[in-house]
Amino acid sequence: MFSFMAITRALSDQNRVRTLMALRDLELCVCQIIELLELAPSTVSKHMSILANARLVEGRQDGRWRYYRLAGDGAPDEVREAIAWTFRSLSKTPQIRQDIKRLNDILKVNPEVLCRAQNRA
Amino acid sequence: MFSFMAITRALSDQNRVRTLMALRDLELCVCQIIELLELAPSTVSKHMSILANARLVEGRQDGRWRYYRLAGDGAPDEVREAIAWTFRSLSKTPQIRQDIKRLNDILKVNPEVLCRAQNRA
DNA sequence: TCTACATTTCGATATGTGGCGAAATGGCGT
DNA sequence: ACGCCATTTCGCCACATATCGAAATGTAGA
Repeated sequence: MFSFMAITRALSDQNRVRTLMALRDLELCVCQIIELLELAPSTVSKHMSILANARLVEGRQDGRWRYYRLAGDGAPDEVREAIAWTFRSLSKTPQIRQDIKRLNDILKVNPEVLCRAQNRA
Repeated sequence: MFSFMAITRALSDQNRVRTLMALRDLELCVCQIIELLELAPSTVSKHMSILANARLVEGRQDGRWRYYRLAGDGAPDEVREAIAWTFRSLSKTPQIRQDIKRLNDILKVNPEVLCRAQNRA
């Protein structure tokens, strides 16, 4: 029950759900998620830790950057089903379509430049 | 997206999830849910309105009593999938097993007697 | 080892939420 | 019409949580 509640609580925030959806096809660096959500780095970091805690995403360190990706096949059934349900429910919504579109633009920018820009702001 | 978030927020409370699980096989009167959760009537009423708002349950008035049941086949896909996921994830957990057991005892008591007893407390 | 810098942790704040009791609502029997 | 009573609504309080900025952490390169 604990793990189930961790999942539902993780999914009960719109920004976390948007992040999950953005990770459908590829892994993302934290600074790219910051750019997508337009939130402070500390806020995004917290969101990611909540998603990771629920096992909905997995983190990977690559040098100074940390990448997050969707939970894989090794994840518990309840996690994989939650992700599948979320995608089936939201793939066609305006918000998510817009995010995917915006994400394409973000992906064109070199992550290094992206982070640099965030530090200045 | 709005309706999806309504569902995840509804599912992010343990007492609401327990209630949903209790409604698997039958409809329940509010006073029976009060008895199961051991919460104040006003609190349970709020919980039920949140579940109903997310369309996870449907209410039915029968005289002075109000019965709630799981959303039926007429419910949106995302709702039915949420319910299915919840049941697959939690049916075998200790908390839910215990609730079902306790519910059997509650069902033995006439609802009228149950409500009367709650008014005295 | 020192510096740069992406990310996380910490501390503070504002809003959201679960809980209760009291009062309001609404249906039924008299 | 009146009273009874199951449920809901309201007002309140305690606690959780989303958010930010500042400080800490840790990794890579010089």
